Amino acid sequence: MAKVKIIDVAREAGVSLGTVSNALNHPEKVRPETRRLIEEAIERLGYTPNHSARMLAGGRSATLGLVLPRLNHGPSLQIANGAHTEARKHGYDLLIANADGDADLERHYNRYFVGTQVSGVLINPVETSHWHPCPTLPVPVVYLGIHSDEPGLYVTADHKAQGRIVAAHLVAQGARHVVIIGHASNQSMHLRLEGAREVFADYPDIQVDAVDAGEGGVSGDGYSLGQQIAQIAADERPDAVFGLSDVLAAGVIAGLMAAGLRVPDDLMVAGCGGNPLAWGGAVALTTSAPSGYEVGRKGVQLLIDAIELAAERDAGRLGAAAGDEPLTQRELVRPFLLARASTGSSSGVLGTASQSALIPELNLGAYL
Amino acid sequence: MAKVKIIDVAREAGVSLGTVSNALNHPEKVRPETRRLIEEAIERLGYTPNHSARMLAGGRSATLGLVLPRLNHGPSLQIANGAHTEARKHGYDLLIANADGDADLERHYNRYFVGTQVSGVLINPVETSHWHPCPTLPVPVVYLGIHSDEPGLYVTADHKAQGRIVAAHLVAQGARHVVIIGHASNQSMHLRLEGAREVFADYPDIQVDAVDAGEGGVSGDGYSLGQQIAQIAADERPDAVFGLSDVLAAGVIAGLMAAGLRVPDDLMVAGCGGNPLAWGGAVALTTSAPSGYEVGRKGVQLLIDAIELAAERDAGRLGAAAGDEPLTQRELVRPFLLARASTGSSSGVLGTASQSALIPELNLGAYL
DNA sequence: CTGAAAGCGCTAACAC
DNA sequence: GTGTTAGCGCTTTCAG
Repeated sequence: MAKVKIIDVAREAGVSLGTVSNALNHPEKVRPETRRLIEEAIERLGYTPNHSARMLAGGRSATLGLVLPRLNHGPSLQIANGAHTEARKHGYDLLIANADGDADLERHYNRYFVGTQVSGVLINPVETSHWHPCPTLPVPVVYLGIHSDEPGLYVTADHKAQGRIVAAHLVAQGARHVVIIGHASNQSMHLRLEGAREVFADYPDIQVDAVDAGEGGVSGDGYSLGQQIAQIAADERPDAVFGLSDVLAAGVIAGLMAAGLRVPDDLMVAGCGGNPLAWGGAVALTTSAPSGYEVGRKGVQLLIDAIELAAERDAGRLGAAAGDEPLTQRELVRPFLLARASTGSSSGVLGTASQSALIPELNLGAYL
Repeated sequence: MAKVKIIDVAREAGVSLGTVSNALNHPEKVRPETRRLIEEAIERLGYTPNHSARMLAGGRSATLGLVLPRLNHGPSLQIANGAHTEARKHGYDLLIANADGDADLERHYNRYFVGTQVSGVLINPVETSHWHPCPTLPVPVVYLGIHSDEPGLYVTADHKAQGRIVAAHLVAQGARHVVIIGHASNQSMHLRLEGAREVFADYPDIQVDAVDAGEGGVSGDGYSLGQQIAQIAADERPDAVFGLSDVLAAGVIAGLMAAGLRVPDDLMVAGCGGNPLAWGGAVALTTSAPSGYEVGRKGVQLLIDAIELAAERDAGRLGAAAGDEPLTQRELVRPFLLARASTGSSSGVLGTASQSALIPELNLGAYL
């Protein structure tokens, strides 16, 4: 419990305070032997540098902050994993805060991070629809998953393109009557829908129905929708269901199968978003990927670039003290298609484990 | 980009530095009018208090650190959600770090948190089997999900009891031949198995086979196991499968159904662990709960108690400066049974959304 | 290479 | 109530 500080270490090692500090921050400036002495003292005393003091005195830390809108949401977790991987690769720490769906909490953690002297912040905003930029923070910030015209750094999954490639795939698989289900209020799903519509616009002979799973008497989850679809007489039934999210699509499959229909034999089903959480069902789900993981990675890349640029500019700040360029960049993460059994296009039915092994970069892990 | 500090605010508001500090930390000590002046100045300048300096000067912050072994693991996320909820309830912030399966990284983040002056740390260790305590940290620490004889604060799900209640349920439902599947190397599953065995020991006429899903030619995921079980002739086939994790059990259901068997009509299936991620299947899964969420909550409760106790002791430290009591407590989170359709015991088949609505305290959310 | 000294931005005593 | 002052633990000059 005793708070051992740098001077204690110095005394213990029989050197001076400054030497210990050097050994810690510029090891090359301390004789190896002395350094060993110091390391032993540190070990013996269980010294833990006080990060606050360090920051106060020294400058910024190699720590990134990530503010997530929630912790029980697939895409956010993918972002976190992607961001973490990339951050570690560059030697940065990543601290995650959960805004828990509360815009105020989000702001709170933002300020917190900035005040803690993190070198940069990633924000995946709670509010994606009518979003407005934060008051300019004194550290670089990257916004994840939102579209905006404001200057700044943004990384977003290209939802529209996701809708397009899945729709195009459905067309290629010979769909004649497609039901698209989703929640209109969700921005991602809305964009995916738009993308899909763009594609289907070129095929006027394909019947397309869009149903808002959150509307009217329609039960919101895929499972119920699947069961409802199964009720439809065979000759009027669609031959393809496009779930605007993977969870919705997976639910539809479960619902259809429970009602005795087979996927893809009686009906194709495709999802969207590359959400591994939804891949555990009986039929491998065709979907678009990647989403979150790549967004997280890209976000960290942009952030680190911005940080290092700022550092450089700081170093030679003599010249352009006032010429702070706004630094704007919009990155759209391009999707690719994961064509699998649920649209009859896979090489076969694989178990969950094998599925994820196929795309190691998604870092799916085992949601055990 | 300009770093505005407290003295700038003071100048802007036309008061002195100390007054601004007071307005921030002890609002009641500042005349409301002055306070308003200061708040406006803060707003105008976009002042963000420097947390590091604050900590250095003042003491500890109302922040808790949580070190997770990974971010793609159901139970860890449940812990995070539970911990976050409880922390916010008590006015604490929660910062999450991902050790990414690396014990060194875990230690690294530990030290980081301590150095950042968080008031307490929760650790869900990477290594649950041969675990050894950290060198005594200068802040309270709660260990999550491990069993240990060392002094300290521990919160763990009672896996053995989980195995017991599910097994007892299977017995009650009339099982005569049970196959238990799991990974022997996983401590949680191992304990659940032990619990199950305790129960079945009292029913010698029930045939019990335990298969290690990670062993030999046995394919590791539930789906394949389900298909293998479906191959067995009807008269030799078990009448119940007990998956030692929900994901395994959900996979088994999918595998069985894909092979044409019905659950629970042909075969009962039960899981273990209360993992909402596995609840999206066609059949509502009988399982034990709660697990992670409650562990997280309890952990934060213990931690905050310890923190406040330490604070009190600090306040009147005149007396017992040396008498630091070790402070040991082991909390076992007791499970309850979620009996549902997969063992033929539920009131009916519900969709995912409705399932989670039934147990709001688990804060399941929509893994959209 | 080493040791002394000057703050980093803020809080918590104190005096005013 | 308000303004002043002494550090919090550390990194960095800068002389030795």
